[in-house]
Amino acid sequence: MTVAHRTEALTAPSLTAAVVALRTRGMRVSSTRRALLHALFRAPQPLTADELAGGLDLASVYRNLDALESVGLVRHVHVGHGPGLYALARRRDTGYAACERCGRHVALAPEELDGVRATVLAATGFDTDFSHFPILGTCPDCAAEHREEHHAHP
Amino acid sequence: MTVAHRTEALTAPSLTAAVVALRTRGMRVSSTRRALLHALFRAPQPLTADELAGGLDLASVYRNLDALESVGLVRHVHVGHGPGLYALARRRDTGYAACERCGRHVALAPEELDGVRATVLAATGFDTDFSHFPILGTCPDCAAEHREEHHAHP
DNA sequence: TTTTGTGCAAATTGTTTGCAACACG
DNA sequence: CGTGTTGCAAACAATTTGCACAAAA
Repeated sequence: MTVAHRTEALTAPSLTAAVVALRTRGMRVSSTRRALLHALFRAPQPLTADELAGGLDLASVYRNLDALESVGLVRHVHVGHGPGLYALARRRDTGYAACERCGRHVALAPEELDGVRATVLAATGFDTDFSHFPILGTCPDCAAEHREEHHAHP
Repeated sequence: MTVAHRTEALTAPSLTAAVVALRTRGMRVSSTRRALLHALFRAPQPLTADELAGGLDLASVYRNLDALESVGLVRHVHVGHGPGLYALARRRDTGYAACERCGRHVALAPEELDGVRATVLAATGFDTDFSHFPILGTCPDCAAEHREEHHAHP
């Protein structure tokens, strides 16, 4: 019953493909951009600008993440108070759920989100948008741990 | 089909009641606290610390909003990038929906949120928590405006 | 009169901007 | 070469913290 595997659904297949996408749009392929994409492609979870920097200047990192996002290669998400988290934009994922206990992010496919959207629409009249801010809560694993804690210490 | 009226559902009936609540818990009723509660009681929508300050020191404002929140009289919510928004905690409201276009906040009753929670749980396995971060989206009024814009300029 | 709360100043964190040097195409 | 990109320094906004002084109880 783990959910982590959903994170694997890819779309932008490779660094090379991403580089091609940049060139196509007339954007330069600088060392910083390559480094960021490289880091993003190996990251199993969204990362902060700081984590992505790895020695690079933070200003440059932010500027480039912006640029990459404007082209649709990257997406960023805000979890609670903390810094923004950046990840590759993968076509099938239109949003995230994030666990407030372990910090794990789970990308959500449109079908999964559509049900939620419909429910919220019915309940509140709001047309929801989870693209920039993940649904926050407790993931199944942490919920299980939480229940165990209760058993151990009633 | 307006939703704004939902915001009116009160619980902490009056400033005086809130003051009593403070005294009960052994907390002092300082001028700052009284001012904040006063401002919060007349606010139709959640406000930023800055908006609530009105001349008071921001450090004090934050400290007191924290204090009031720890006692359950106040609740705060983060909308996107912007500053935190503070409002009175009203018993029946367990969360908010916020409109990304007009900024309007709509308090949600437990029944409304429970349906959403159930849907998210089914779709993602996550046990959601909307208490600190509102559901973001477009309110019905703004959605209507948006549709009109499309008519005017197809 | 003893806490608890206050204003002020300064530190922190996350992010943005201005600018001269630099490198991709 | 020429424009987009870099690093660095400084500016920013939101929030937090340290401290001597003021004011509830």
